[in-house]
Amino acid sequence: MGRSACCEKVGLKKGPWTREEDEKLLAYIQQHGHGSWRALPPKAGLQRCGKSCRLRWTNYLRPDIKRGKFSLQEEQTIIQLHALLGNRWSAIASCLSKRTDNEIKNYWNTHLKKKLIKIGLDPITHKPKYHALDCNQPKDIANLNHMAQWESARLEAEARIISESKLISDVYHSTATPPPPRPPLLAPPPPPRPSCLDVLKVSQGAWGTPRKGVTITNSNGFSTTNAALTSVSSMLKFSDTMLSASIDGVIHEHSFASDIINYVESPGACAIGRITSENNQDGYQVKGIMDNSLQIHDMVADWLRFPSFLEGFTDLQSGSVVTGPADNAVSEDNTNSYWNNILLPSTHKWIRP
DNA sequence: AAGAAACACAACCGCATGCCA
DNA sequence: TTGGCATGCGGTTGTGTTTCT
Repeated sequence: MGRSACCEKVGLKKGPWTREEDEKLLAYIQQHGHGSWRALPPKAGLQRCGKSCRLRWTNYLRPDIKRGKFSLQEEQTIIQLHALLGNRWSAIASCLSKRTDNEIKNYWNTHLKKKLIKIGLDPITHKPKYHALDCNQPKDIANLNHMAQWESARLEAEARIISESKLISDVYHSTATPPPPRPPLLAPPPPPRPSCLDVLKVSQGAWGTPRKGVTITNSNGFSTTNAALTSVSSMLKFSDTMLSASIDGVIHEHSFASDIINYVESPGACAIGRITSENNQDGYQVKGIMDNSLQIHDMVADWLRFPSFLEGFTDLQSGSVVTGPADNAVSEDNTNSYWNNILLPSTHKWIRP
């Protein structure tokens, strides 16, 4: 696969953008849309490569991006999501409306990483430094191995889920419902759930009360623009789809938490039961998929063995109130509270029961 | 006041991936 | 199926600004 040659052309300007260039780019996109980025620069009268224009637009000029200082809540969200997702900046950005992945990445590297280091946490593992570095302890090695295996399985399964969920959806629509025209849904579909918050429902449903000091409200405050967010959300979306798809073509509202617990307690059984019943001729196909997906069951079961891993993400709920230090005026108590709210669950309770 | 060091962030680089002819 | 193109993404670099000595 050849690389784009646009950046290798000679005579194109590089480096910081001038005000005039910004205005040209902005004016052109407002009038025509960006279209093909590669074709844009000459049309807009810019001596830049298309890639540079795209970057300037997506990271700076786009009208729907928020600039300026990160709020306390945004900081907390980034830290929590980073603990879950690692350096997947675009996935993290999709949960922070109006922030670009580049901005979040920079903020992490210049501020948050240092904050974690300063309080003795490893910015990669989000665990106390000695956990990450002192691998002489058999228990530590076991934990790290377990995490590595878990992550490996998760990534592998994620790839499969994405393709399989599509297949299941196709099977469902081609067999469980009559041919077109599609019957109308008897009940309106539930409002789209912010994908990044799927994991929260599990933690709330499975372990009931939110953590002390955290006020849970609703989850409407996050951007839902990026549907393909994360492995976690894609996995849960898959499960949600499976469990919500009833053979009679009616979309039922389910308690997501109880569904996923049912799924864990009886891997595949509930979904397969529903789909293969009623003489679904493609049941064998679905069952095959589910057999293939038993790994998912293991993963979710792992989550349930590590409830503390998920507990920490309750703070992601929009409107959740987490007391934190005011900038430049940080009392020690508030600092402790701030970090406890963010970090305690995943740093102090990770050890396998 | 001047130079050095540290910091912050915009921009670049190059690989990965999806789409399409 | 293959190859070219466009775009997404994460790591890295460059440059302007601020703080320190």
